[in-house]
Amino acid sequence: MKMTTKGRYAVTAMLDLALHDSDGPVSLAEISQRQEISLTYLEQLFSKLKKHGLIESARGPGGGYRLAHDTDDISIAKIVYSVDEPVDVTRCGGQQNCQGEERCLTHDLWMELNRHISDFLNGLTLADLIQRNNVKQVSERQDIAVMQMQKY
Amino acid sequence: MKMTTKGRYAVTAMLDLALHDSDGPVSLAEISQRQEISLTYLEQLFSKLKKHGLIESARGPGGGYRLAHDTDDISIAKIVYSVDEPVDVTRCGGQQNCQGEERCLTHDLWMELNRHISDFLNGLTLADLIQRNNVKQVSERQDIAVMQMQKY
DNA sequence: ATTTACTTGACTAAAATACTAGGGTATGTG
DNA sequence: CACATACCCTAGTATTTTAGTCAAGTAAAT
Repeated sequence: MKMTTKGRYAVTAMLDLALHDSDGPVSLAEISQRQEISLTYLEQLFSKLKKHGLIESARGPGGGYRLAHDTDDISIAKIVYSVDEPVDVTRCGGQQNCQGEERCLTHDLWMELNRHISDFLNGLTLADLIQRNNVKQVSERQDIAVMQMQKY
Repeated sequence: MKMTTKGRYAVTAMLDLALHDSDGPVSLAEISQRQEISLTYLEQLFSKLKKHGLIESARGPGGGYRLAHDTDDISIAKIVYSVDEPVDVTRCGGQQNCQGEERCLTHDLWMELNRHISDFLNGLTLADLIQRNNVKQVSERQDIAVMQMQKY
């Protein structure tokens, strides 16, 4: 399957957005600072996330991004799919032509693993993550770190 | 995590070995033919599988490989781990230093996914796969195909 | 006007992957 | 013993993917 830093960054950024959504549009510059992800890279990711309808954007000063849906309507799977396209562990992408024109010996095994991972990521939303203690803790640490920086 | 064609090939080859183990040592040439995997690539994979104690080898004419354990003692996880080393979906490899020296926002999420995949692959053995109808079918198809080839 | 911030597309360095090449070495058979 | 079979091992390499940069915009707010 495809579980790259790209997908991980996307989830991290979306979670950051969710955590700060209540204060109005969140700019990529903020997210970049808090999550230590390069601004231009974030632009790439958010372009895809927007194309998939997960977020809305507002231009100009005071602009930024907002979640397009409630946090409990955005699954982690959707986020990963948006930036990494087909999350797939089979060779053929489910085409069943892994050996010549036929299925290979282990075709069904990889399909099953695929489904397993999908189920897990589909069953987990941003709302779920926000509830977690470790997320709250890390988020607070990050907010404080940014405030420290801005003092100087 | 790491779910590459290397790992898939390894599982396929091991399953082939398991299916033909009763006929005495199985040569890589046979497996190469049946599974359409290059011989030299198989050599690489089997070297690692042997190093991890999953198989035994016999040199010389009539030689080949045999399973070192019963099919219900060889999990798919062991096979994948043997050739792909650390199956890991976090950025830091569990080191908790994904952001500076601290955990990143989604550290625990990826750890959890890791564990999920591992549990699935650990709970599945070669013996389980052999029982499956689709595996039996594909295996028969392959055996027939090879016999056809040898006629000419 | 000018600044902020999103938008888009092309481009690239580096790493990982999936192999290939080519030389071994051990072992059974005639 | 010769010799064929089949494992063994180290490099090397082409391709692909990833992660990320650069540059040139456009829209909106003050």
